Amino acid sequence: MNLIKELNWRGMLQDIMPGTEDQLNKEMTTAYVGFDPTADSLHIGSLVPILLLVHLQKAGHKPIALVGGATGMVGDPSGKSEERNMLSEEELNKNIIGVRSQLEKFLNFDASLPNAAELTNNYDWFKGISFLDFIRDAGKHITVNYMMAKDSVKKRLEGDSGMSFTEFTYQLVQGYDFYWLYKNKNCKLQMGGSDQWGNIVTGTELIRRKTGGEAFAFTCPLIKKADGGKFGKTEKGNIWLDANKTTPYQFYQFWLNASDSDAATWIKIFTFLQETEINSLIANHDANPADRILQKKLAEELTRFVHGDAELEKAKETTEKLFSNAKASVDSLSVEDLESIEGIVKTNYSADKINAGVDILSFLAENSIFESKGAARKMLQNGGVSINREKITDLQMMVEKNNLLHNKFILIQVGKKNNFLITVA
RNA sequence: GGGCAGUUACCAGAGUGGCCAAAUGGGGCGGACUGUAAAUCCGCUGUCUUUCGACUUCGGUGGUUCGAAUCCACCACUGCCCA
Repeated sequence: MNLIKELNWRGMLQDIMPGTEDQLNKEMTTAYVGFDPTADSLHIGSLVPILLLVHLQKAGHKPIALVGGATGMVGDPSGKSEERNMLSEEELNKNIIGVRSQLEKFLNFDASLPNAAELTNNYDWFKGISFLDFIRDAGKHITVNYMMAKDSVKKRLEGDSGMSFTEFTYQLVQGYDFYWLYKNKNCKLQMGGSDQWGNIVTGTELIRRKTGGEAFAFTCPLIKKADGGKFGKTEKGNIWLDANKTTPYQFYQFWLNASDSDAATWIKIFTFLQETEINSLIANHDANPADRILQKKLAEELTRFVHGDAELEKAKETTEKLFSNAKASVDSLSVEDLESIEGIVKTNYSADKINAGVDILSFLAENSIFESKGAARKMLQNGGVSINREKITDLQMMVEKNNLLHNKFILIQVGKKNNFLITVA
């Protein structure tokens, strides 16, 4: 199956420029995706563009991952209703390093391959270009009328927050990237999220006008939740690919919590499973949705892809301990079980205080489970806190020695899904 | 440089002298129901606090007043229009 057909059945194609498929069938094609260094780690929103590159490489083409050191300084207005904050240079550099190291895990950079992946940073070429050079070499070829017709620009002009010249220029800067890669690396294809379509087309246009050459593009749909909510956000913020920011257990849980309809869409997009296997998984899932076959498979495949087998196993173990017997008494958890739980928030607490007895509110606040006693009280009153799997409603409760599991642990749940393990020593 | 409009909590957006910690909607969190789902219903959503209460908020600073998100002055920022 060729790349385009593959991406198409997976639901990963949104717009495609005519001739792209022919180009890919004709020869090994170099293609790129740009990543914004807005943080020092990528989050799962970047996973789809990464997967585009992986699929591309699997199909025998050459992927380039571009880290936007220069474009990050400008700020992409696409999808933003307001001017973005600018990042300082140190921040940007730190972020670029973080993002690079993550991309390296997903693509094959083995230089002996004809289609070895490459990493570039557009700051490398932009730093040598003066403003005057740029407006003569790039700006001359694109009319303002053309740039204003772009959706990302139009929306901002119609809105009431305006748009700075800097942001307006963004599409031209990104367009120049494509031109530069086309000229210097024979890169003929750009991919990205569908919000990038306008920027990408500016690039192909610039290439056509400056060189007379032809360049191609396609985009993938932006991932949304079926209920319209933002993808990849939880109460704790983004789901990051960095295990230090989002533990593999939390990562696994995120996918496990997908709704049925999302799971069916996402499993095609985020895993490399074949069509027949996916169809049978969906059929099995529909037969008995409560088993959440799709969610489990999705979570498993992705956690392995991002964090590896060992971390996946630990994430599954922790999930097993915390959820599979959620209604059983805590006694079913052995010392070993508790000691080996990974990925949830753990804190230590002084044994002396427990021996003396602590009131529940202070206890919860002192362990940073809540920011203050007031917050803890509200949650308690709402029935949202369990200690050792027993719902606590008594605000006066004292936490004492007999609350310890195996003489050293206290398991706290806030809501159904937030677990905290406190070790008392 | 000139004219006009605006700046309220996470977002949108009411409030034009006391009953305002500030309507309403969205979002978020928690609960019930479930399948760690969806939909629905209920509660919470400025901070701290032994539910009393205290403190800090309506762009900023100063003023009028017993009392200001609300009135006045100046400043800052944003948008639109004119030059």
